[in-house]
Amino acid sequence: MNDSVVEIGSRAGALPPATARLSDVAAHAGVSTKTVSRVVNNEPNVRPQVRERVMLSVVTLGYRPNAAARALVTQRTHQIGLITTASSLYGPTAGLFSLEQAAWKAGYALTLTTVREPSEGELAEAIRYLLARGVEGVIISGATGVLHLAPSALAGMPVVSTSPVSDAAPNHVVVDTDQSMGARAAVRHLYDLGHRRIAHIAGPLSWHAAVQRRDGWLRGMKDAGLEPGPVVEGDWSAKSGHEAAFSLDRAEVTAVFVANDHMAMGAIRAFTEKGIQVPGDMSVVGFDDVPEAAYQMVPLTTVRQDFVAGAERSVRELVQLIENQPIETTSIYLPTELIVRDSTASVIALDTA
Amino acid sequence: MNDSVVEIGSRAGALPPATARLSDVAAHAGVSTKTVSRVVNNEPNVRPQVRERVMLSVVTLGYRPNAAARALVTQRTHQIGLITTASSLYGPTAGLFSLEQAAWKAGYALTLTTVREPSEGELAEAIRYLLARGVEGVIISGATGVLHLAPSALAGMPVVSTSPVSDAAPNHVVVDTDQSMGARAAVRHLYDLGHRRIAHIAGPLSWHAAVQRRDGWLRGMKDAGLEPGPVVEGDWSAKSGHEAAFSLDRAEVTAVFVANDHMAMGAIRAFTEKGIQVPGDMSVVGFDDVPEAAYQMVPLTTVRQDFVAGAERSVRELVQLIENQPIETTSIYLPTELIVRDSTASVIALDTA
DNA sequence: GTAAAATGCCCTGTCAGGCCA
DNA sequence: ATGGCCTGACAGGGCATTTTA
Repeated sequence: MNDSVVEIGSRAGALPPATARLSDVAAHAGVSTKTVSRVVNNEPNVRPQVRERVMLSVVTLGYRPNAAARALVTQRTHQIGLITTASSLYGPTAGLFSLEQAAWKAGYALTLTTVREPSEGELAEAIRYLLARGVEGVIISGATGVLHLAPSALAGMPVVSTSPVSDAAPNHVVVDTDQSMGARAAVRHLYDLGHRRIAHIAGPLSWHAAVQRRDGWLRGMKDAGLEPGPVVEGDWSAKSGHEAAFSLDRAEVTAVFVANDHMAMGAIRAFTEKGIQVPGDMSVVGFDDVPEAAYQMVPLTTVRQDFVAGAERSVRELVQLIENQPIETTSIYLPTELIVRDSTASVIALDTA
Repeated sequence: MNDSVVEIGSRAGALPPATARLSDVAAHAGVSTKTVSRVVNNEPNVRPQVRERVMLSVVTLGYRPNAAARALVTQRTHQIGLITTASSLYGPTAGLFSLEQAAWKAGYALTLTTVREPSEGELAEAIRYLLARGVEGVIISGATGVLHLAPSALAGMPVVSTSPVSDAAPNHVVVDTDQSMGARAAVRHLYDLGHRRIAHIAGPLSWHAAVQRRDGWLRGMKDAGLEPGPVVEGDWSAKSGHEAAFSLDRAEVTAVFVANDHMAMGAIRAFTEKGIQVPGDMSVVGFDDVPEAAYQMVPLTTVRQDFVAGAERSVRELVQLIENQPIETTSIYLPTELIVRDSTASVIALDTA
């Protein structure tokens, strides 16, 4: 056993990974740590050959800067925190990966936090947790009614959220889908098909998005001069849509605007069970355009929202806030698109049936 | 404009929140920094009154320990990294939030990373990125065929994944659903209904899960003494299930085992378009049991997997690895459950039809 | 007085920036 | 123009010291 013996076996030498430090690289390259630092951080004033030599040492030793040490001295962590509700609903998750990728591109890492309910207490706890982790900004996504955030809890940290906050803080931008626009387009579409009695199956009204969609429906009805039909509240699940649809009477209603696709699926199933054909006897419009919406037994007419765009925009705004760049507006609403498929039909079809 | 002018407007005074440090608390409470440290970390040997006084100062000054400094000195970050494929497939996302909650409970934060494809290169990059962030372990989830991880890239870091790795590292545990068991149960169920010619719509075979399910189906067929029907490969999407089903001939096949629910939905839609009734003319079994599976027009018979349990187990194993506690096994396979609904029926029904 | 508990000093960990050679 | 040295960013560990029983 001497220095030149190569250890055999997978775990041999599995001591602490023995990460190389700046000083190790310096020693290896025969320069000062400062010079290595300059090379690593791409600063000027290093001769090309020296730079080359240092680079080589960096690779050889597998050096990577210690994030903690760097954060300590630069006072920057390049971490952003994401607070979201812990449910595998399509909406909240759809934008998640886009969020991460946008953050990565902008040079930030994403730390995830979940809350069961976006109550003031839970949010405050999540924020404290993220603050302790040193995040430089927070995105609050999915979920959430109007947020109640004690400004003190935020300690001035930038926030981007899909819902507005009660105490408007200066470092806050709202990025959301224009829910109201989507809902109104749905109503308009049904109106154009001749529907006059249009019900609504809402999401849980503790959610800002659910309220927005309901209000958009309400406003669409009013704009069309129609008396709003009944509203039934669900919880976003197919199951709740199924239950909600059972309480809707065919005699009173010819169409339903449903606040998301999964509830719409449940509703269509329920109508079928009751002997009501979709779209022959009843038109249904969903919201989200989940990937499988087009491939249902009755392909779903729905309102598409662009989660990817929303995620990218959120990160962009947050980074601007963090880096103190000027922002244009504090509320951004992204457009929706109505996707017409087979779950809606003209009332004519109904009267003939 | 001089120093004393207070800036007016939304961004005024958005200077660093001026977080209190340990020494500030110490000064405020009239003790040494070490004592404050003890109080903050709940260590013994501090008189109750002193502890109380320090706590008060902590609250008054809004002190929270600087994560970077703490990480630097303790050589612990309490961060774990998650590498997952960037797609909003149900599987990968379903366990995500459970993962975060389990990590939180164990005292770890979760940093998210996505790869487009689980290639060796992309994985290596993701790992370097996480390593640079100081994570203490990695969970590789969703996605992924057999992983090719250069052990050197890992630098001995603990890994838990849903897929096995090619170069088995000692610090590695596989936690996965017992895909094969699920597939065999599906075949068995179809067999018991009298089906003999059973096709398979597979997931993308670059995915380990897809291969496992196909192999399970294959083995189930063999065990039952049946000749395997055709296999068509999809990409997990409803769209691909729809396309795949079109290539299946009713004359050759009376049932299909589909590798996930969304493809199964697309397949059912396709059969319907071709005038093949489900389950009258064709039985379909899915996999996952997505929440809306029960509320399809044809409620889906499917194989349920417990993503929550998988997530919790993954975190548990990883933490054990990180904290150098003994682990029992290096491969853990969680059971599945066959959920029988309406998309499968006896072939008798078919023959009478 | 002694042992034990409580408290504090000093130094370390890693990297970047300022100053100086 | 380059490169070296020293310090600062913050919290925790080891041990020495003071207090208490």
